[in-house]
Amino acid sequence: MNPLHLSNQLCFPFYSISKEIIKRYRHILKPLNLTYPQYLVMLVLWEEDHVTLKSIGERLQLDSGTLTPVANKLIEAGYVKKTRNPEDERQLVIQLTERGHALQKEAEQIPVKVHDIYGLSEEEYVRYKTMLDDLSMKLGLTSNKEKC
Amino acid sequence: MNPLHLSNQLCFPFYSISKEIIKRYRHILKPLNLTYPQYLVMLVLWEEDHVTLKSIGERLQLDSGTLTPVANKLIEAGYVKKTRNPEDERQLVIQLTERGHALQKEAEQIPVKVHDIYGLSEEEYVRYKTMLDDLSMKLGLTSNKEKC
DNA sequence: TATAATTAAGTTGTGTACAATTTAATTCTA
DNA sequence: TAGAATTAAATTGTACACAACTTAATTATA
Repeated sequence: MNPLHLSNQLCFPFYSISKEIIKRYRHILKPLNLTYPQYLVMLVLWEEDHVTLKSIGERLQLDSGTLTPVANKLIEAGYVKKTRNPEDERQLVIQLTERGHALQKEAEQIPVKVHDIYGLSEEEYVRYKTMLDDLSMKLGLTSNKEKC
Repeated sequence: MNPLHLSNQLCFPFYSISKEIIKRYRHILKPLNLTYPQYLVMLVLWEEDHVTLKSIGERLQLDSGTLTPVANKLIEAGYVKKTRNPEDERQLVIQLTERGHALQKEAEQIPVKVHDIYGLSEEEYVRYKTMLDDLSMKLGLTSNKEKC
């Protein structure tokens, strides 16, 4: 077993599977005029509207250097708007527009289409989900407010 | 179960775990003056030297738009050089330089350090590896020449 | 065998990622 | 309470990632 062989790396399947999943999402998300990171921000907002950019970043593990342009794209697209928190002018508060709310209806089709992406049975899907959530926890990626 | 909740997506842990792993590799690879994609190319070359850019791309699931600049960085760093295949001038042949070969010795430390990254037991590590290789196969990401 | 089709790299443009730094607002503390 | 420390966004610079396109070489075929 050569530890420097590509096929013996655990990092590589994570890297290539992640890219492949996002690539497949691209086609599904294109009609909604969303990229994958933009979609993640919308998921957060559909769960809880009117949140700070900072808290979105904590949820998605993205810093301002990534999130600022993503948020601006969503504003351009007309899905969200930003205001400052009057009680703390440093904080940017992101909230859905009418169009942003309306988009949720269309997005409800996505998880259905996505299921085909993996080619997994319900049982396998859950098994992957459980193992990955475990590892997320081990890597310190899971905030406390998860699970619904 | 709300299918649009972030915590119910299988894509998201793949995305965030993959980014986190690469982030941790960054620190390990920095002393070798390699980024993660550059390291992957080196892994391929240490397995089999003197291969075309195309075949590296197939192995790593990367197209020329990504690989061309990565290869150029490795040339700048002095780890590889490129020549054209005289029998087919379209093909770029990549091969290790002396420094590129020498780097392999240093890189042998990496998988040892990397193991700490995951916080997994040997058994868990193997279980993750097996499941991910399975999914890679399902997604059509695995070429035929794998396993060593 | 000339031309069409295919192929391998390279190029261009858009959109992340993220480290490092800057700016402005808020909080801490001597 | 004035200056120091901290914090949230934004900015800058580097490096992918990939779709779409271009260029040049090779192969297929009418």
